[in-house]
Amino acid sequence: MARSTAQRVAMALRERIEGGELPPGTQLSEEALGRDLEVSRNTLREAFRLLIHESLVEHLLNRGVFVRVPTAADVTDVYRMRTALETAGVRAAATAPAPLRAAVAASVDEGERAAAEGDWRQVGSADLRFHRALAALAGSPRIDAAMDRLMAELRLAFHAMPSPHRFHQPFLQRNRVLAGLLEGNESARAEAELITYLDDARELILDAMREAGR
Amino acid sequence: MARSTAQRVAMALRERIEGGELPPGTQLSEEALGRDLEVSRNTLREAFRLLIHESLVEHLLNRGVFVRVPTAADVTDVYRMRTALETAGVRAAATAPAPLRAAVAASVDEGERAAAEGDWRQVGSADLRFHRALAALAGSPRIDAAMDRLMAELRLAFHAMPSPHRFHQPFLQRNRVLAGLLEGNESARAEAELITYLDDARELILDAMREAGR
DNA sequence: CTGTTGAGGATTGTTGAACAATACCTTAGC
DNA sequence: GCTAAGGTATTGTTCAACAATCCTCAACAG
Repeated sequence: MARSTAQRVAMALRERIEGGELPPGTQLSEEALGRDLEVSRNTLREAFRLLIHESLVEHLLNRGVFVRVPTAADVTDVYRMRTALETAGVRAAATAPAPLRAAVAASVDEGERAAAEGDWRQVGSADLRFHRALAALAGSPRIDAAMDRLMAELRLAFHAMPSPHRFHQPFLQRNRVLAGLLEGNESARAEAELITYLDDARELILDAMREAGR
Repeated sequence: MARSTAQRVAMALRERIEGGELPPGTQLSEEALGRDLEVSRNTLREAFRLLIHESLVEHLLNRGVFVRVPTAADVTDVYRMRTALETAGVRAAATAPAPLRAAVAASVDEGERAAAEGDWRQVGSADLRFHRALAALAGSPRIDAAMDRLMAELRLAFHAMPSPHRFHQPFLQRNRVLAGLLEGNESARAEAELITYLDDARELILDAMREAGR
């Protein structure tokens, strides 16, 4: 038992949330889940704290915890912070260790390979990995952790979209372009491209959310 | 009772930690603190989760929670992330709402006023407020929250310094310069100055930590 | 019909005690 | 001095109970 019970419970809930089994807005009842997962209410509450930290769920006093429902304002703000962290990575690209630079290129390859095979789920996760790799160029554990949380929030927002795969496809090519600029040490151009890239992506998501009636 | 018991307990502990009553490295015993604050162990543990989220304390499995002891690597990393967030604010300065821009100027004034009165504690907190105001120019709640956590961590690091006030003084003037550049909409120069500013500050802290033998 | 008020029931918040699991300290042996 | 075994203190988890709060829904007034 390397992990605590609370951590295992949190992991189980995380899978159910990201798998869509517990869609945004669902209340996580202490009694029902406790019975289901065979843990006490106290332990379950400890697990909730872990998920709150990842902003997968939110806690309303005396009302309980709910799977978060990202609003348009949330998406806008996530992209603001993403832009700050990813540009920080891009700026550090020239002096970043080779393995970190290689990770960027690798995620682009993976995305293209997955697209060729028609595995759109993989395309999406490769895209997230690409952006995480960009921010990771900064070489900062705290930036990495913050990116992880932002990506988790974004995955929640994707639940509100009709076809997430159609969303990722047009960005495959732009990922390739960005990676090329970084390999050529054209940091300034890469940064400018990244900013318009993220602006475009944000608008696409917001459009989709409006269409889905949120 | 607008806040939950756990939140009130967390607040009490936060004060004790930032006030130096519970210095870095101190173990927070569940039994002793529970008796002291007159809450049950379960509630105390919930309070711990809140402080863990603020990275004021850390939790080691089966060993308990301890007031965090920032290492040199922590300080370096905090400054990496600060740089990312504060430069994001500076870049958005030109288009930021007037109240946010006013907050920057106000914090510089406060720092100078406090210095004139010899209130070095106030100088320090005005300095932190200045940097928080810089990041806040980005207009992002998530960036604001992240900055709050970074500043809290930094306050912990200051505990290891002999005289924090001597540290803040030389930066009063540079704050004024930075604020001036922002008011003149010279974002690029402000950004460059901010980066060297943060590099210098980081080195001063690291030097102090080495001297204090950590 | 709209809006307000007030039980009643359900859920969360908190407590205290108990036991299990783990880490730390002490002692015994070599 | 070092390693191994055992005892003790602390944390991890469970359980049952009660208090506090919110939500529902019906009754009622305007």
